[in-house]
Amino acid sequence: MSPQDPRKRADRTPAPRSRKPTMADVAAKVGVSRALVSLVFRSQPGASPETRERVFEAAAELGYRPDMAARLLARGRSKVLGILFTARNPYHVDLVEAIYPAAEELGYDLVLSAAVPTRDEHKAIEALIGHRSEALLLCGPTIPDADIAEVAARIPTVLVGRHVKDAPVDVVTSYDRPGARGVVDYLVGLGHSDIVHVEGGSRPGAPERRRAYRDAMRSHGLADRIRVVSGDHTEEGGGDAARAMLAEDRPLPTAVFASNDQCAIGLLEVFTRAGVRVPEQVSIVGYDDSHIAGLGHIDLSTVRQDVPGLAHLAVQAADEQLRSVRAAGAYVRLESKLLVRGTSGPPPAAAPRPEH
Amino acid sequence: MSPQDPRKRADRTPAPRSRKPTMADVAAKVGVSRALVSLVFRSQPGASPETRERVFEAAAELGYRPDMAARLLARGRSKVLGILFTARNPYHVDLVEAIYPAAEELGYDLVLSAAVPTRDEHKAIEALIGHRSEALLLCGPTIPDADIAEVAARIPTVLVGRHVKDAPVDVVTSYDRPGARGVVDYLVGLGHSDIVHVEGGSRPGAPERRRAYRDAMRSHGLADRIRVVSGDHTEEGGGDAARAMLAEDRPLPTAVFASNDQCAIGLLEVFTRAGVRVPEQVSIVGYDDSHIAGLGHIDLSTVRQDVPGLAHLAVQAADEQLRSVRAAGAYVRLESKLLVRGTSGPPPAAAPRPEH
DNA sequence: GCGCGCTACTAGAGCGCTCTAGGGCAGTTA
DNA sequence: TAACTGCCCTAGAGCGCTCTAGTAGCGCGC
Repeated sequence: MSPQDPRKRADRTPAPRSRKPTMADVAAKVGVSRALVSLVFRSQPGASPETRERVFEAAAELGYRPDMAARLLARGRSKVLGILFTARNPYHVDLVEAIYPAAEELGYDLVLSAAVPTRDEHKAIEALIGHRSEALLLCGPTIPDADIAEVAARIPTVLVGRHVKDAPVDVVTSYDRPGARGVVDYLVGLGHSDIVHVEGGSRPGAPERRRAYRDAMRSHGLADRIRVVSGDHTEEGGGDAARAMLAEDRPLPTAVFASNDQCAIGLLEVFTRAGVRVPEQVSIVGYDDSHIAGLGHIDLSTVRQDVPGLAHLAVQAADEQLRSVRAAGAYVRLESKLLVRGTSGPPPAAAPRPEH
Repeated sequence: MSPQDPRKRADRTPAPRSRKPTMADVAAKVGVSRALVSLVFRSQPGASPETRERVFEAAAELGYRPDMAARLLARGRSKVLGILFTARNPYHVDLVEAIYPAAEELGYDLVLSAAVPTRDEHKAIEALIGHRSEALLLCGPTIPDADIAEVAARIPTVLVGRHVKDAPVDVVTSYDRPGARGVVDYLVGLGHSDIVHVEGGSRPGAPERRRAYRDAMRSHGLADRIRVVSGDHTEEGGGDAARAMLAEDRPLPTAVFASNDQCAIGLLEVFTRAGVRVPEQVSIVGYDDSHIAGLGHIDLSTVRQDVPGLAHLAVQAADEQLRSVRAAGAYVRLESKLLVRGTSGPPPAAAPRPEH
């Protein structure tokens, strides 16, 4: 240990470790009441500029910081939003990143709780509620509808990127169908007709994307070319799908539309390592535009969801529920749009597009 | 909104929204004192089994959950550990996942704070302290040593995967040198002599790995083959390094040792997309064994850090500081070991290993 | 001189919990 | 019978803040 350890708490005895300064200490030092200090720290009107100055000075000197727990307790409103997300999902991470500034704007503080393998979403949600979140933002949760309804019965809840039936929640999501449709339109426009969709099972958004793919193929007269390969919203899911396609004896499709970016990256990885050139032989398009998609070496064509928009709306929805501006049940959808990057191009032997 | 919305709070008026049940409600319902209910909920001795039973029943009926803020405030100890991590770093995510169970074991609750582009580490740390963390676990923070010392002066701090000078913190980290050394030994054993290191600048662990690479090369008599390419602990850093190597007119090395997994993956991606076969032409080895390294389609040879071990020790270190078992300043290092997977093998034309 | 409104401030009651002192009330033991 | 155990339980004082109600002091017009 370094000799000049400035902590007083280091001295043997467990109990008398130097107390953190409180508002009362600051008040005493300045010679005013606690209430005044409180005002100053909440930047409420009612204190003279000089007093403000002196309060801040004293606080800095003492190393005082307001205690959230006490503040939460005293205040009716805690102004804390609880966020559930999956740590391993880069799209969720993007969302969380976007929620921070959105929350700050409306004066909310954030508490994160990660759903990880050893700690399921139920536990994570309990933790959030226990930490006095006023409302919950659930990023693409995978628990059943009924459980969501139960949570929502206890606490205002906003679902991001997931739908749910008959639960008093707000839903903020991207409008997946036009996005997915746009992908097919784009690929067909380039001359592709052999377009496979690697689906994401029942993951949030996956069914809509799958349906939109089917509809779009049909409306281009490519009903008989529809082909859905099972996958998942993970790199592994994409990799498995790619391996499955490589193992078949029929030729590879000229284009693959994956249900999300991670899946697309799995495909990309397996294809390129098997010697398949992207996009020369196979075009790959993902979905989400999570930050990894944009990285130089991946450069994935994908559908951009308006993440800051989603984040902003989600926080706003929570705020509105909390202020009882309206009852829960709002349903907001944001447009998403195709982002063409390096993994897509015309099919290898640009065959004439089949007429219909 | 669904018609059967069970929330009472939904009715117009902002204020009178159905109060969350408190401990007093439970006590009243059972006909005992609040203190007794408190005992029961903390599973302290002093209540008869029947009473316990009745308390739990009443609580379940009312939907009562203990309020953390109040509990924190009332209790001297908050039993909350604050964790700072970088949301985008998969290794950090692995660490966080491992810390959850480790913390639970010692009875600690966790509060996460993510460092994201719009919210630097200072802010994240303030948030953690504000939320009454008793101690901080900082995962590979990038703020300067002096700032860490300042934080540590205010609150017991454990650094994970990063070193620091002259600050009263505990440090829990992997012993990077033998791990990095092992990589070079392994590659040389396979017959490689043209081994490049893509470094991670001043990122946590990077200098040690770089130094170990140099030392190991030297001890194998390959001092003149030492070559360090600048990179970063990100996919982009690796990709850039790969592009730089491809652009040179000298031949590619037969093996690349990257400073972390993300960097290795960037290399892998750019190489394979440029038609370079891995591991036939170039072997790639990463560092960290973050979960992405193990994914089937990546299958990266790497150095495994004992993440659960690190997590456990970090929580334990925090606990010891808090209980004043000892002063801060402990320094724990865990062995890490090479994990051979699919991205490494013998060099293309297995040249006889140079003697020395 | 009075009331008026304004600003700058204070007193004191909570918020929902925990924790320290006890208070009864058995069942021993002296 | 008194004193001493335990065991189960309660009263009530905080924890550090916020918030409502109110006060003191000032300048203002009539």
